[in-house]
Amino acid sequence: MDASESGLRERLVDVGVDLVAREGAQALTLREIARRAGVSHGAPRRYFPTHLELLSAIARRGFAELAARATAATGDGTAPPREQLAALGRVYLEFAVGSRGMYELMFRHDLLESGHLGLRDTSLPLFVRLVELVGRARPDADARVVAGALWANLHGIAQLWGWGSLQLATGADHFAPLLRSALDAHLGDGA
Amino acid sequence: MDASESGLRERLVDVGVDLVAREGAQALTLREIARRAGVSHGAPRRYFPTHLELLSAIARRGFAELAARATAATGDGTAPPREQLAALGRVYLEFAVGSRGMYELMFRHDLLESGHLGLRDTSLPLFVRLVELVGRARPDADARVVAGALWANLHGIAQLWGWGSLQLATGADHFAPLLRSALDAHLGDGA
DNA sequence: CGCCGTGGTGGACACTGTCTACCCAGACCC
DNA sequence: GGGTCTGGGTAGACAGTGTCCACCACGGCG
Repeated sequence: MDASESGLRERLVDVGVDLVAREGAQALTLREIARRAGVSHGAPRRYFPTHLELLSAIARRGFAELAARATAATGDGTAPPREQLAALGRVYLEFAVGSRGMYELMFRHDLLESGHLGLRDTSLPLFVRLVELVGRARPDADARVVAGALWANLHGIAQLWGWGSLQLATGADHFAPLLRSALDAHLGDGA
Repeated sequence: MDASESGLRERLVDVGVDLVAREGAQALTLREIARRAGVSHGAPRRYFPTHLELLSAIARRGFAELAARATAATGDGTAPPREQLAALGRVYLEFAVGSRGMYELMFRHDLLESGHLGLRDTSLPLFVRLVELVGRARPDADARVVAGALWANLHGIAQLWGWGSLQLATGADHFAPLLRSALDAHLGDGA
């Protein structure tokens, strides 16, 4: 393994990313991560003074991955804004559904040190791009408010879909109709 | 106290409701609830075999309260659907903001026994009413999908607003513009 | 009187996060 | 080279958690 040669700090985060994908957020025990990294339970403390900081480092990987997929999905940025927004929404929901554990961790603010750790640095730029696209798609409206409402809509769909409430309530078996409905609603249907 | 005369079961739920309102969801320790109810830490087990079931009973109080406020807000049901929906949205968000701890508990599915405990019995009827109102407000669309998207939007706003993300992202200091934007989006603006 | 079941006690157990005393290899300096 | 110092990891303690279980007090009944 190449990763085993690198520092323990990275290895702990690697283990955490793997563990959260495999068994969910509640499996991210400090001691379990240390165990799987092959060190004693006190070792992580040297790099992460508290459990929250380790979890935050793991979550940041998730934000980075999501941001990467988002930039990949919007291509060179020349597509019509409505298409880029649809791609963004799809990416967001697919991430939430596909990486359920990581997504849960990323938005479990009681598990994260939301303060100085730069989660904001990763998610705010994403929102800024959202505002910019919304502004081009709906020049009439307050882009920040519409973008905020749209983001909240995506987040809500992701969350409620994640634990099956929307399937149960609407009888749907895929989130695509909901996504389309939300996009149509906030951006105007059609073009 | 009148409640101290009733059974322990009710008293535990009372204490839990009080505690979650006062100190948030992470304070709902089984042992702490027992302590504040004046019984030993093993006592709750007679009525709630597991911690999750006690938390679920507490959360059900929240769902009941929310449902009560919702029916109160829609009045006799003769107002135009758009107004009733606006009232519902306001009630939902005010509940989420005003009873932050309870709201968090209600949607922390890892803390709840989402199965056979009838949370669905309290929240599904609410969704049914939502579908009915949306169907009258937008006869053209698939009411269940639109209602699902709208619910997700409310939920998302509540969640993101709850931990300050939307204030930070949009610069708003009240959720009313976001709510209006969401309602306009899903129901069509104007009437 | 004796029995028994309902409802609560309190002590284990395994596990958690945090804190702290220790320790050991390697660098560095005189 | 010998001594010292330090970064990085060990391991044991501590308080707190949820769960399980052995016990028991007490009221109603035969």
